Amino acid sequence: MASPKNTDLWNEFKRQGIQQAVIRLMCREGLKSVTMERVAQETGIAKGTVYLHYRDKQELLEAVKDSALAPLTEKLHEILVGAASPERKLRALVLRYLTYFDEKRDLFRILLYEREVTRVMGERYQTDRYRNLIDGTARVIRDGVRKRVFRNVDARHVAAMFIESTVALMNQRLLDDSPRPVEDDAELVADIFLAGLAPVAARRRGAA
Amino acid sequence: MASPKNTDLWNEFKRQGIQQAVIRLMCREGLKSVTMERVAQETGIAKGTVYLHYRDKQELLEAVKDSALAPLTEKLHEILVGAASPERKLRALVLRYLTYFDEKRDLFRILLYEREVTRVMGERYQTDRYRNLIDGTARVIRDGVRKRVFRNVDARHVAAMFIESTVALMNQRLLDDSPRPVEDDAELVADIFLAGLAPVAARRRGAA
DNA sequence: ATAAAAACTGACCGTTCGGTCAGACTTCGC
DNA sequence: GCGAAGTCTGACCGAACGGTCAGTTTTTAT
Repeated sequence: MASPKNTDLWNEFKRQGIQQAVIRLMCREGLKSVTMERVAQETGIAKGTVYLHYRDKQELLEAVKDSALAPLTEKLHEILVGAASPERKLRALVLRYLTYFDEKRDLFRILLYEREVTRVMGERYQTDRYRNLIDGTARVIRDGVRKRVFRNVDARHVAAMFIESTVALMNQRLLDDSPRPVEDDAELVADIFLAGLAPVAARRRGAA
Repeated sequence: MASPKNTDLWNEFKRQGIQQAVIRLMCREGLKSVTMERVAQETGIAKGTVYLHYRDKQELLEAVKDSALAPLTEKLHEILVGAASPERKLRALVLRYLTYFDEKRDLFRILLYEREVTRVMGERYQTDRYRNLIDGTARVIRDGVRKRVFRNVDARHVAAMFIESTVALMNQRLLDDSPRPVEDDAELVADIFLAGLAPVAARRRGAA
């Protein structure tokens, strides 16, 4: 073959192939079917070859999780540190989250099992990513409290509730294979929480 | 020995001993350490004896999960079908949930992994219990909507959000080993959702 | 006391799976 | 064309685990 081999690019290409195989396997047959043998088979290479690219199973799974979550994490971070108002940030956050899910339904099936995946490989890994998301959301809420657009609440706790509510809707969408527009679900979460966070003064003034 | 053996009671006692051993193991070393050998060792009997009481590992784990969840499930059901107003039911639900968690912290560590445990044993098992909880909560919300104390929302979706928010706070309590009174956390969830569910009319009238 | 019945034991088996490595195969430089 | 360097292979290994059962111990009935 005349095409270049041996390059970092080519190597990355092969790594991608393996990762895609892992994702396909996970989506099609669940985590239990992701054995190194099956991964190799799905990729179309021998088991030993997988070990030329990843030290062990844990490293492979972490790589898969990282590439799968990277785009979402990045987008969410952009939203959280942006210049919009706290209300708009929360609305944007949940919408992005659910939209990403709809775009990559198969991918997200893995993420729903993330806690399990995480526990299979080296524990507290996911905690960092999750904690960052909670922390970022909490900062937005705290900002809203400071600006008097939210009433005074424990930001971290509400942030956790907000994220988990979003995940809950994502879950519902997946299980029910719901044809509901993403926007509706995103609006539901945002409406509940923004109304729930509205300061008493605003509630007295009345809603739009 | 003069004490009675062979009785159903005595058998139940032995089964309890095995289940307690499973819970101790889970709490102390995580799900991965729950092998039949370790369970037997922890109970103080031989592996084969465990199989005199449970057909296989799956049956044992299901029994453990059932006994652990039964009291909570029962209490929550009482609340959900009771005569109180929808608002009070939701408040009572989240309070019971978090209180039960505080009472049996160790036990609940398992419940947090329930999804994983479930997946390890025969899949959709937990789905039923979870679905019942969601359905019950959704009925309460639907009732509130009918009585015009809640605004018109998708009851099932909000129910899922409500439960997951509760779980989120429970999680926070566990991770942070928070000394916060349970009542405060329960109130937070309830406040957010009740405010979020309040009909526009009520918001115009103003809050207490 | 004794024998039948019941309860218990733990060595053993089969399977699964992560990881290894000696050798086969491919590519590259000359 | 040829040998060296790099790449790939899959048979193999050891550990872990769920489950079994022939044999041992304990309990019960007489």
